[in-house]
Amino acid sequence: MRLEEELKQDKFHSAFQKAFLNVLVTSNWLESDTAQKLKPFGISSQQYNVLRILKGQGEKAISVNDIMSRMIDKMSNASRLVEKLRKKELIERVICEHDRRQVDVRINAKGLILLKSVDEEMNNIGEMSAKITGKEAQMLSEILEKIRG
Amino acid sequence: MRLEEELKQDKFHSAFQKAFLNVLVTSNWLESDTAQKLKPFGISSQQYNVLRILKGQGEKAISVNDIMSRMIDKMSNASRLVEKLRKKELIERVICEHDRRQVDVRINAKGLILLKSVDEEMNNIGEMSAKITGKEAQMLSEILEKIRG
DNA sequence: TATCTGTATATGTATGTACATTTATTGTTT
DNA sequence: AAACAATAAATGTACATACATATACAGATA
Repeated sequence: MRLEEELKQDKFHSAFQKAFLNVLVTSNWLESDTAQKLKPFGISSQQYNVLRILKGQGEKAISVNDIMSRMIDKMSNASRLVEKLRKKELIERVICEHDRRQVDVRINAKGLILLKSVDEEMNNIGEMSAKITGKEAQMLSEILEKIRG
Repeated sequence: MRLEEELKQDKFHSAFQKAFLNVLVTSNWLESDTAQKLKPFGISSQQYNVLRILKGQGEKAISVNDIMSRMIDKMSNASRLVEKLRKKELIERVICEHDRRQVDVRINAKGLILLKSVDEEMNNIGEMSAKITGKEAQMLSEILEKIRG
């Protein structure tokens, strides 16, 4: 959808301003689509992000700090997210032996099962590949990475 | 900055997934940069967005609903944002004569002055144009608009 | 060993957000 | 005109987030 319609504004100061706003609008758009799909499963998109990070580590438990550094939104409070996932019994926490400040976290069987059923519904990638080409996806990443410097 | 470093993940399932994550990460990045710059002025980025929309309308007062339809994040609560800006005396509210359900909102002199000094600091566009070309900005918008369908 | 500095995580608090519901008013139908 | 649905905005609520601070422990230094 064109940004002009999305924001009911018929012109922008420059291609740069339009691109800037387009990034924010698209991100919100993707985020709320994801949140919508996650709703029936009772987890937020940040919690989903944490579960996927943990799945990526397989059997290996990782610290709250490690989770944070891998999260999309660095500012969200990893320790509170972990606590919520623990209450839902999707992950396990182990006090680390060689450093008792540290808490190691690992996804459990219930978490993996949930993640599997979520991923069946999710399919963001499939939807995206129906709309843009692989080359465009690559170009998109390149430009965005330039912006972050 | 490359997404691989940003998320400490050495590969992604596809160019589509990488692009997807890049959109979210870049949006967060831009958002927190903006929030940082707004902090000294005591307004949030949503409040800034509302002020700019109102400035775009000039003398004309517009309804809370109109504001909402022009906002980047449609889900944020326009009526509460308006109330906060009113408390800071940056805008004025007028009960609409021909429809007494409706509340018309207009930016005032103090709001315009604040916006002017914010915009001097902000310069997102300038920073962006130092990093990507106009053609790239245009391409970025095009691809993002394709994604939103 | 006592103290100091740094690090990992947790918590308090204020604010923001999502979403459902409520209130006030309008326009429409009978 | 009475009853109804539709709309504009406000509000209640549960939850999320940003940021500062606290707690607990580790490692280094005197």
